[in-house]
Amino acid sequence: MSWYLRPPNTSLFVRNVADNTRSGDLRREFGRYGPVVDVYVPLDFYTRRPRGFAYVQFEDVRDAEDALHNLDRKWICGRQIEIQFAQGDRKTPNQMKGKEGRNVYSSSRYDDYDRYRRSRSRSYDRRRSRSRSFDYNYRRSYSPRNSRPTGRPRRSRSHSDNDRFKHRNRSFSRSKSNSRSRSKSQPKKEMKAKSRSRSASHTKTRGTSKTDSKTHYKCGSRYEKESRKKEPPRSKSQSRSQSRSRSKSRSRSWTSPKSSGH
DNA sequence: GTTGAGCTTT
Repeated sequence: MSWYLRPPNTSLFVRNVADNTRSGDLRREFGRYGPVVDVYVPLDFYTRRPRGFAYVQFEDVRDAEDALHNLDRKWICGRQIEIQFAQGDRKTPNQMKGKEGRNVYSSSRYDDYDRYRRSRSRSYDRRRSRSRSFDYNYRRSYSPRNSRPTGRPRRSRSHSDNDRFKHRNRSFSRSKSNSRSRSKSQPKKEMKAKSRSRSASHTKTRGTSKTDSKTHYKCGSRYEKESRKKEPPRSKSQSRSQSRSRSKSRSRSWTSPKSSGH
């Protein structure tokens, strides 16, 4: 057929992305050529592992094209990525469900899940409510390969940077509040005023030109949130001491609710 | 209100 013309698709299909390449890196890389609407790194539905490719959706097809031409065959995270226009739209879970016959390498891994699914396929289909916050369920105990996806394999928005930023640390705030709920003496009036004053000094957001010129990115960083923490180099003994203290504190905090009575 | 299981190769 003669659709060799570039498809009017603003989504780019990035192939051969490293395992440790996260949507954040891609977004940053591609964002230089235009506003990125969304970055999506598909994971294996069952194994929850990166499948080696990603999708970057631009706002304008022109930007997508530009990025394609500029970033194609670029080395990111130690791998040469290949970019091309996305061919189809993202498949809905329903579509994929029907596509069960995709016999990838070995289905031995899926055997477990298959059995489970077969056992309670009806139930699974029924309780597919996506609004449930399975975060709690997932946090309880999540073993990527050992444990099969309990109905909902944490289909959270964690893959999408866009959504992730929307409600990023909501639970964090709550946790914090909970932690320091022992002392309830904090004049909120002043705090409020302060906060407002602070908020007034909103600088322009387009000024992120610190490490912009750098061409290499940290792919090894696990989580951006963690990366945000800056740990100044301190003495060994001090570090050890603190480490121990922290460990202790954490340990106590964790085991406290369980074995508090007895 | 809009999807998140998108064309991959181990």
